[in-house]
Formats: sequence, structure tokens, C-alpha cells
Amino acid sequence: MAMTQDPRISLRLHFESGLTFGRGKADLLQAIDDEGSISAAGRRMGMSYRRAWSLVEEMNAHFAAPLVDSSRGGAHGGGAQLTERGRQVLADYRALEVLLRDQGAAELGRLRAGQRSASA
Amino acid sequence: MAMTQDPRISLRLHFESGLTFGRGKADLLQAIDDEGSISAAGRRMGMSYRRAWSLVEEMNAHFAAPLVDSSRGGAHGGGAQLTERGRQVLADYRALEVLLRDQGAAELGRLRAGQRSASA
DNA sequence: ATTCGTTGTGTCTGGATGGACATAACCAGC
DNA sequence: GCTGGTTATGTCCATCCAGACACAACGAAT
Repeated sequence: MAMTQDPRISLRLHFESGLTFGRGKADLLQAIDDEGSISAAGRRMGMSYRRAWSLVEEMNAHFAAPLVDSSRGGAHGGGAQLTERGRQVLADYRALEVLLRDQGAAELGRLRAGQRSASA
Repeated sequence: MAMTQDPRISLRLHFESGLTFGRGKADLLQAIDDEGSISAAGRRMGMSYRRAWSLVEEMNAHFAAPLVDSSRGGAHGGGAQLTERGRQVLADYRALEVLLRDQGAAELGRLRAGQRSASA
């Protein structure tokens, strides 16, 4: 239900600082929220832990407050959770996605229709 | 008036084909429309003709109909104009930009506010 | 035929990017 | 104090990409 199923056109935000935030990071945050772990999220998304962690690091560095809170050691080796800020950022991005697909359906439809037909 | 003046966050569309269309290509199309030439547009945007042309080539290749029509030789060496399709694509992108900034002001505002303060 | 500004292409190279691998640090539970 | 799974970090390398440079093709005007 929350899955964006057929994103022929996806949204990416370009912050002035240089940070880019698009479907990849959004889905990663979502996966971390679901799994409670960066590594599990990475596995689920088919990316290496190294990559997943570096994306998290990048996001945490570019926002005033971290989006992901992590701890290591312990019963299950550690884990990670979204902070309130993290959930807010994710929610805001999702809202913009919905806004675009809903209110911008006409424009997106024209843009899609104008594409060269797939070279199946 | 048509200038997007203070884009702290900009929009980029990711087509499934792999084409990305953001402020750069949009501004390039606009500049070509204004200047009537790819090279003049490139100069105006501070990019090499090679780069400007390759972006145009990329766009033309990914849409069913070209966005830019060009001709070489002649009195002024040649020139380029936006096709009707080109104007439509540009207009659609601009409309989505406006939609996002207008209807998405709350979300964008929160995202901006959450950024780490500039290291001026 | 020469000129002139533009379109259209080829090639090279340095820097950024991402993937793969390796390894240390951590700590509840046993 | 050993284990196990996770976080955190470093390094190397193939590869992609942007920028720079060079140059051919074109055609109206003169």
C-alpha cells in the first residue's frame, strides 16, 4: 500500500548543499524503519552494507539533526532506528511524491507519452 | 519573471529509460528558445558547446520527437529552435516546478529548515 | 571561392563514483 | 571471556563522466 509500484518517473530533490534525496534514500529510510537495522535494510534493497551506511552517513551529515540513530553491540549486535526528524523527512518526501503524481498527473502523463517507445 | 530565482531545492525527474531531466536541461531549452542557437545558449549558461550539444542530443534521442530543431550553415552559421514538443516538455516541467513550490511549500519548508546551517 | 559562425563528431584525460573486500570496535547474552 | 551480528571505517580498483581540445561539414552572404 505504501509501495510506489510503477514509478516510470521518479522525483529527486537537489539541495543547495549538494545533497540529493530521491527514491533510493527514501526507500532506504523506510527499510531501516521497518527492519531496525542498516545492514538488514541494505540486504533487503540489494545493496552492500558499506553503501547503505555511507548513504545514511551522508544524510545525517547534511541535516542539522541525524535522521538515523544507531547503536552497536548488544544482544543482536546493535541496530538503527529512524529519529523523529528522519520520519518527518521521509513523510515530507512521500507527500511531495504523492502531490506530484496526483496534482501533476496531466504533465507527467504528457511527458511519459512523449517518450520514445521501448526498444523491447 | 519566468526566472526561478532562489531554488534552494530543485526538482529532477528520473525517467525509466534513464534520462534525467532537471533544472539544467530545462534552463538549456529555455536558453535555446531565447537565443536561437545551441552555442549561444551554452555560452550563456557557461558550458561548452560540446556539453550543450550532447545534452540536446540526449534529449532528442529519448523522446519520440525531437525537442530541438537545428540547421547548419547559412547567413549566421545556422541555429536551433525549440519544437512544439520541446516547448511542451519545458512548459510541463516548469508547471511541475511551480506545483511543487506552491502546493508543497510546507514540506519543502520543513526540509529546508532541517538542513545543517551553512558553514559560511 | 572565401569568409564566418554554427552544427556535428572524435579523442583524451583527470576526477568523481561505486563495488568489492578486509577489518576493527562494540556489547548483551551465555 | 567467548560468540555473534551489527556498526564503523579503510583501501583498492574498474568504470563512468565532464571538460578540454581539435577539427570536419555546412551554406548564405559577399
